[in-house]
Amino acid sequence: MDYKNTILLPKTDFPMRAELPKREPAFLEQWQKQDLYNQILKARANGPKFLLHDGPPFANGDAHIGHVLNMTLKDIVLKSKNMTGFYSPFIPGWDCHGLPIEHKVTKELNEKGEKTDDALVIRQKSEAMARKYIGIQREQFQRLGVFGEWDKPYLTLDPAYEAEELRNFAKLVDKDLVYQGMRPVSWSYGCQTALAEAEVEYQSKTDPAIFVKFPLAEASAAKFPGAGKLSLLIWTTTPWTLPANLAVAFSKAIPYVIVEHKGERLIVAATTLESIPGIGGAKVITENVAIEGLEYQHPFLPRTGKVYPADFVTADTGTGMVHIAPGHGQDDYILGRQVGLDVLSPVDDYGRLTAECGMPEWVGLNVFKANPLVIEHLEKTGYLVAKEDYTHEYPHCWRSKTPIVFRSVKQWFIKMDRIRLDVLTAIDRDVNWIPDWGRNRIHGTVSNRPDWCISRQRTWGVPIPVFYAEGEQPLISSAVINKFADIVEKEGTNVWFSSTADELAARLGLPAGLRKGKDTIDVWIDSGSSWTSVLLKRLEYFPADLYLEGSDQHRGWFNSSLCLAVAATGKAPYKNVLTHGFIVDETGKKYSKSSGATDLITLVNDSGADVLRLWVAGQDYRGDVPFSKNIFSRVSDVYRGIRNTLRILLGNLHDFNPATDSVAREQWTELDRYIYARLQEVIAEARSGYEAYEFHRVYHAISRFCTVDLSSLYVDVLKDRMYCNAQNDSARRAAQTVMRATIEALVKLLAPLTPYTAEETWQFLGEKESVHLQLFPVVDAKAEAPEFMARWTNLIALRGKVTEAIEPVRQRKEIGKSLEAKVVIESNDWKSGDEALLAELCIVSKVTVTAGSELKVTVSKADGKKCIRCWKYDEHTGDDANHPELCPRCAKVVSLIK
RNA sequence: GGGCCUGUAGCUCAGUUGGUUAGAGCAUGCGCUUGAUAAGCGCAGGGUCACUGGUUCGAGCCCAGUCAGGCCCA
Repeated sequence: MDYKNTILLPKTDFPMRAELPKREPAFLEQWQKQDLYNQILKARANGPKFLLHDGPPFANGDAHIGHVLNMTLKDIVLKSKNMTGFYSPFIPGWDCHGLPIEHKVTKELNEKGEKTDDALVIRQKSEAMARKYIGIQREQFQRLGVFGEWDKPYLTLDPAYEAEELRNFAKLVDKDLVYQGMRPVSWSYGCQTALAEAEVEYQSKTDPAIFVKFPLAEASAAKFPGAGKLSLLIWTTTPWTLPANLAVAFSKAIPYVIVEHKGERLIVAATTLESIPGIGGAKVITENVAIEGLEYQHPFLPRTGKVYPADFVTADTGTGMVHIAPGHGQDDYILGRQVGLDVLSPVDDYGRLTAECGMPEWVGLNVFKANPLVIEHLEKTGYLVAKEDYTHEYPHCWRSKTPIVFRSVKQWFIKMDRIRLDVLTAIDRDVNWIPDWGRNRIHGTVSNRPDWCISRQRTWGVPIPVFYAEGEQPLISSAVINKFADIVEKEGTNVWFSSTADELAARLGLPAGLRKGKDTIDVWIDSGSSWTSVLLKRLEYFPADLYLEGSDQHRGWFNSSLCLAVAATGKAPYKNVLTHGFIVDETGKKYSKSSGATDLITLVNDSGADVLRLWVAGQDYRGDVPFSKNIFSRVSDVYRGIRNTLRILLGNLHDFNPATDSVAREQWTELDRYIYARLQEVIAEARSGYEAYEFHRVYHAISRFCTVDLSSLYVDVLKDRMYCNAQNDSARRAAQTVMRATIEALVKLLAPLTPYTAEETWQFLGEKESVHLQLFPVVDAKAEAPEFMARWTNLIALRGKVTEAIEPVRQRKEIGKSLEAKVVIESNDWKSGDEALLAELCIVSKVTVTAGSELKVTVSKADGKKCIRCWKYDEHTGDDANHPELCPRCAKVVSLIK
């Protein structure tokens, strides 16, 4: 007789192979069709609000692995908040203005040989390019499974956005926080613009380091009687700044000496003497020379300068004396201002020396081309003492890749000193930093931040609405800016470029004959103003509950948003700031293309969004986030494990109708109760992990539960009950009751991590409504008592002892599967009443407990005959004459079927 | 060079106020199963907790330094 058909094997169409890249797009389409995002908002309309404000990515390329990390984290936050009952709208945004796009556009125009001096053309093409990449990135982010108002994102190029930004700027002007000043800035001569700190990147560069004599003026030299001309020896790696030299700085912490050199005398730092080429062994004539206030003659220009003390001079490089050009360096500028020096900056927009440099033969030369000529001149005139190559990390323009020159130009600034205290106060008072060291970090950057240079000599941006009267006298007022903002709201900022100065002036109530400014606003003000139009105006919710970006944004968006909001409103724009680290390779090195991954869409097409998201979820993102093929492959394994567990649960539930087949808890077996209790622990851990934004805790709790508790314990042990018991047997129905509760909870808890797979599983459970409309499961307070859980901890440990003891018997080929074994447990901790449970748990045919002070487990071949239906060994197999090959249980079940 | 941070098995993570032979999952190896089968189960191996020194009866946990790495800055 064939009993195979009497066995209730798992049955499901839920595919074992995920084929996510193929399957996910269908769910995406379904979600979009049913407008799931808005359905969710409607369902949560009465819930408490939780607002995550999106930091706008730059719209200039494909989304990459870094975006995957950031966007997935944001979406996990949003989805988990939603499922906790919060009303959490998400308005994605894009940063649209700025150099990278403009640079690309001008390059393209140049390559086509078209004109590049027409501001309107550049702006039109820049907007087109920004919109193109917004379209691309939007599709990619959506494909990741991120829910949000993708059809109405905020764009920094929207007229309404620009208008709000300008209105906020007007507030700063009104508070007298904005001024025009001449200061050294990082200047890109490749792009002819000042650069923000964030637009500067460091590359290795070799410069000539030269040691130059600055002869002391007569009166000063007279203080040190002796034979031979007396000079200060300075060191610089930027010879081209020597024409702008106005002073020399030294350190009070360093001893200076006079040494003899080729019949002359030089003043140098005692500490660096040895490292100066050709001077190292020079004879020291005088120790501890006081040099403050000495006067020297410029080596090739008809002027003198003085020696001043300064903190920034160090004892470990150069000569302990720094040549000071206030127009060409931050430290130099500050010192110059302290002691009343001019700002001399004889370099033009293209990085060429101007007539002001005082050396006619160098005028018009790029400063780096001028370097050798300066050196040659010094050599010829005998002022050059030594020269060597010096390789250092030097700032470069991130777009044109040309080295930065520090150059003084007229720029617009925000007075940081006026708002610094308020900002620092807000950091502590208004914001919770996660991790908490974020506070230290932003505190440091705000404390050290010099006045914020906000003007850019570019066309793709929001214009600074300022006019200049005769003599370049600037006219700036909040009233004019606000009027202009009203115009911008309707016409966009193009109006600034398409109108003549007189036309604009007339509309703004200003007299004719003015020059309109050509500068645009630093893009950090664009994005840093997002709270105005997005939070205040559109959502009417301020401050945001959360900003979530990479840790570099402590100096970027967190910083600019904070400063602008505090300056205008006195408050921080966010209550919580969560930061994540950066993608690195498996060895912890900076991530690069060669590390294995490419762009977002390639990754999604290869593995599916859910595996990518699961990878993100598994990482403790507070530090660096490693990515490699190996790591990714481990995540795929975990995904498979979870998926297969969901699948077997579905398979075991094929004949279960929760409404009619559920069994009350009183009728559950101990094992069912244990698994249900474990499920409560997992729910608690997952919810707490979501709450704390520690998603890797959720990931580990779920994956561990799936493999350890469900797959290898519950489902495995339950096979006999599920397959061989009668269909309506109450123990079987009890197991299904718990399985159903388990899979429902699991799918909900997984939904924020793997939204596609969760939805797929949810539909297989016969649910009509999306899983993303559900709430997280709540921990069942009627959990098992601690004594019960302790008993089960021991039971599972004992199970381990048994499986361990089975192994050698199996190795000896005495048995194959565990059902062929019988086990004798010698222990005083267990009773004969536990025997049936232990046999079931260990999946063996029989367990006998005998007394014994020390635990001993003996395994041997089971007695009796194998039941061909359930494969268990039983001495009563064949007792039923109608079913000679069946054990009593199976005989009974089978006879019921007939 | 400075600021902030990170460093526990091949990988991802746990390691409670410092306290017995440092845990888990995945991966690996070896078996079992063939009624979750491009699956499932079992067992096993694998860590001088980056390094050095210190405090302590006792340190993965505390302190100092070194090294490696990341972000930001000079």
